[in-house]
Amino acid sequence: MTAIHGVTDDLHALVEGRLRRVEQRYTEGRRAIVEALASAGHPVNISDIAGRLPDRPRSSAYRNLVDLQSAGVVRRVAANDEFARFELAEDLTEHHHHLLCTNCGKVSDITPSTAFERTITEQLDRLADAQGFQLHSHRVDVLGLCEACH
Amino acid sequence: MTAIHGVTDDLHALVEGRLRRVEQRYTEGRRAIVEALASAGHPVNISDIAGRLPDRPRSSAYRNLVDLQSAGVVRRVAANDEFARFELAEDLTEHHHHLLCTNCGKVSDITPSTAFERTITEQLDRLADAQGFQLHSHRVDVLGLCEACH
DNA sequence: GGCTAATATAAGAATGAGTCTCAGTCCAAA
DNA sequence: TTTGGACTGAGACTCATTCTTATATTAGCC
Repeated sequence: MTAIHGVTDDLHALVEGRLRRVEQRYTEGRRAIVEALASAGHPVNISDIAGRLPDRPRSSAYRNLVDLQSAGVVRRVAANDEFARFELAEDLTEHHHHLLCTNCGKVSDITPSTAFERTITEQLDRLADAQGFQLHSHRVDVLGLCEACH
Repeated sequence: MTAIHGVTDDLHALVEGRLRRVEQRYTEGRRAIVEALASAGHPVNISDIAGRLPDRPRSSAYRNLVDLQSAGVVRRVAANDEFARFELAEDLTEHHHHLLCTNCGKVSDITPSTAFERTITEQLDRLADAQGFQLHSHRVDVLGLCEACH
């Protein structure tokens, strides 16, 4: 995996493949959104995206985001406010969790150690099992104040 | 703490005290919402609340929820969909996390062991610190399918 | 009891994020 | 070069949530 943050040809090739798998094209608009998400390096809301792509209508951005989600390229992130955020799918970047600033709403990434992940996964497996819940994934959010807000 | 799930006089007394602290009254409408949240036993969205309180307008429910939040009685929970959920504040119930069904949207509670919480807190403290982030709290969500959906 | 000021309410209008529609454009394959 | 499906911009639309306003309730005081 060479594409972590920043836009590489590898990333675009991967995205194109995933879109093709569901018979979708990798158009300019979709490419622009993938680049916006990759260069942001953290989950962004629709205003951020619109700001980065001022010449593209929001309705197209929303539509593209939905398409990219169905293709497994983009993930919708629920923050602590009412606004949806979007980021590249974890298997295009890496497994991570989020810091949510309760003051300005900023969302940034944290990457936990594998030991931490192992502990968490085992424990959650057990808890979910006890309630007949079929676990697919988990998310961990840290709430507090980002560097700029304290 | 005697009020875990289910509506007790203790709970109402606590809520009344918190409202009084911010110069708000514990009216019938607010009491009805507290009872709805307590008897649900898991985070509910506004439709659930409206269903449980069919004679009260939604605008009042929303207003009451805001007031109860400022009084520290209610917490807003972000699920994985677009709809806000509400539950009683953790210090009126107990520290817990959530199972989110990605099919029907149902949110239920899980209570982790104290050992699990200690591990998580330590690890997150370290990660947040490394980014100059001031940690206040954390949340852990398990995504998957609830018993009814698989 | 009745008075008053502050607080709360119902009803519905307004707001705004997100979705849908539609008419037209682009693209790939034959 | 035609045809069908995918895609787009523009704007109307939906619906959760918030705001407004006029009325009702309450606590405290006489």
